[in-house]
Amino acid sequence: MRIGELATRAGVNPQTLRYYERRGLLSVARRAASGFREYEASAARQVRFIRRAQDLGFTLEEIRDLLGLWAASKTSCSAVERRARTTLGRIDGKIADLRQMSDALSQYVSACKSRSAMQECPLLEELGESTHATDD
Amino acid sequence: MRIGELATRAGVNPQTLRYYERRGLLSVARRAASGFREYEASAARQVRFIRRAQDLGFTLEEIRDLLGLWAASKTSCSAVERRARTTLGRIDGKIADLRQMSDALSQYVSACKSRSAMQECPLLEELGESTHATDD
DNA sequence: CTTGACTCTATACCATGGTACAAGGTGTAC
DNA sequence: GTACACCTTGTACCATGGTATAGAGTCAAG
Repeated sequence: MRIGELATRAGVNPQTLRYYERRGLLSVARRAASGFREYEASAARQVRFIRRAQDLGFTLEEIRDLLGLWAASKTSCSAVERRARTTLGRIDGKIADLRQMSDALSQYVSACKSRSAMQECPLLEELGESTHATDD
Repeated sequence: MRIGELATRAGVNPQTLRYYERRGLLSVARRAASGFREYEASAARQVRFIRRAQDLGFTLEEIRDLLGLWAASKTSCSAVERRARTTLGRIDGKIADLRQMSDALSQYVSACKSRSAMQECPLLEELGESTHATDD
């Protein structure tokens, strides 16, 4: 599979794939005699993983590290585990924050619906005072 | 409170506050006779809300809308409710995605720990095939 | 053996979310 | 009344995550 087909399958621009390669998110592709990059079918899965992780608010650098976790599994397992745990902590913190936000917004929606003594939005009240100050 | 103090309290750069004002995330501040911006104590809460929402992967534009939901509560309630529900849907989708990611990573960690017949990382397997293809 | 679709590299450009700097005005403490 | 910290606007600059364009080569069909 050449870059255009991978791009189509993964739903991205070919330029983006070259960019990911440069940034270390995709391993340097095997080349045909012509110089064209050649990809396996599994590459599409990896690219979709990248897009999804981005969507969840991970930077390309973080995603590179996530992918690195997996690539490194052959080598030092305990170091990888530590990194995975850190990542896991950050993900769970994000979930907690989003959940708080979702709850507050739900409350807001029902408050809006019942619409009795409502004057102030609970959203800002609840979320303004951070619990998960994620400024690592 | 002037801009410097607000910046200190909210943990951001004064420039950033002016930037937020320009972008519509902070309402245009009242000015002293000198021309200096004057803020209430509540502004710090709002700024912290913005930072947190950013941290959760919302763009400034989305955050402006979130804040707008609340500001608009005085006016058309049902329109606001619709917007809130949409936002809620997106937040819940993100939570689901993060949860899936968290689960996969947990599994990976334990697989790494027990380390028996493990060869392939479950992370990519599980997350590569998107369920919440959030490509709106 | 040319045409058109594709690929290559390199470089430029774009949007987002800031940050920094310049040139000037303000406020207060001495 | 003059330092000095702070404020003002405006403009320039930065990083991230791409996208576009130029100029050249490749491949497959007719």
